[in-house]
Amino acid sequence: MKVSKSERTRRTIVEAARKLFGEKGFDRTTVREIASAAEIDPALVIRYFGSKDQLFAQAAEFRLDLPDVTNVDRSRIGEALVQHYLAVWEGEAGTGGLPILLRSATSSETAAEQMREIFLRQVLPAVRAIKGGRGASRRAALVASQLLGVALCRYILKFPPMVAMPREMLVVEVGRTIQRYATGEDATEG
Amino acid sequence: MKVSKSERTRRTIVEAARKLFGEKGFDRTTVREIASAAEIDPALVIRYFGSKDQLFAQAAEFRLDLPDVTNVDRSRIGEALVQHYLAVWEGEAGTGGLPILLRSATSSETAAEQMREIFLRQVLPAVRAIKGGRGASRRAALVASQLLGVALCRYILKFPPMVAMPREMLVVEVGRTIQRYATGEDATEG
DNA sequence: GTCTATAATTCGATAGAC
DNA sequence: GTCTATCGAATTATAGAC
Repeated sequence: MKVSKSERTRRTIVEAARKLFGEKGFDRTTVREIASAAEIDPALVIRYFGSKDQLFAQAAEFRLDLPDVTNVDRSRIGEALVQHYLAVWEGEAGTGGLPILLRSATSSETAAEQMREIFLRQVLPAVRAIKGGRGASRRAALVASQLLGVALCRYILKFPPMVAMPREMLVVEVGRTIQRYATGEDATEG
Repeated sequence: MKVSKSERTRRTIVEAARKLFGEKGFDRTTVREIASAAEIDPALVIRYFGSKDQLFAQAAEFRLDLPDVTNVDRSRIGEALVQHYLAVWEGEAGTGGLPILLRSATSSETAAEQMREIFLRQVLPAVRAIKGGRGASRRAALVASQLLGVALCRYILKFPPMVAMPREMLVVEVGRTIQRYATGEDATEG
């Protein structure tokens, strides 16, 4: 077989860790729970990953995989971005990197640092590609604030109206905000 | 004297708890630390408040104290709201209720429930007062998502451009977003 | 009212048998 | 490569002296 047994065990551990870190955050997730969920011995978790922190770093690692916005209507870039993120977040069903990081970044400085990295390396360049200039970093920060705010209210805090809101409505409403932040201009419906 | 010694001790404990919960979240703050900061014995914390959870519930309690928007220009309601929140958040210097809740609500279900309560009892009625109708709860959720997103990026995650952004710029930029969400119409500069 | 001492758990991590 | 057994430290919470 192509993957060794130990490699399969590693993946099982990371999978269980993703699920639990994403549900309860770093602090409330124990190595013992992860091991139990993966149906292996707790000692193996440490043996494979060195420490709980290093396991978290691997479990929380993810790429934003920004959509290619060079081919979409310039007046619909905002909608395209929101559409993309919602699809990613809702597709990953709690196992994705963002919920994991978001749940832990409010109390873990290393997780917060990981989020700043993502902002700097992935969000900022994307916004800069849409429209460069001196205000790009500020516009990127505004974009991030709105997108993370939606993720927070919809997936973590679960505000009922935000959970119930259809995806298409979010795409339109939040899309206009993102459009204005990213391009620096208003999205006048056309 | 009007306040008993025990009452002063209680207040000292809550004050220290506010500071620490706001800085590190619920899980990473220990009763021992709180007691040490308050310069009293750890056992007293439990004696006065029963448990760490009950102490947190008291420390995180806060009112949004919404501004009276009945007297401001209808076209500047968004700006007024952002101005108000920024002033409150930045004035409280980490001792306010929102940073405390925000830091803990991502991993504590009871803290998340407390945030939903605040949304339901304070944000929703405020938005409804600006413009009622069937979509009020959705508009309130959008307002909350943007405001919480800003708080998250500026005070918790500390995205550099968001931290560096002058308050007045946030008031204008985010104000237009809030204006649109709250009133359902665009804020055309006049 | 305040403190000392400690109970009772639980945690991450390690050592070593198999 | 996997498990048993356990270490050492830290936690909340309690009991009881002063």
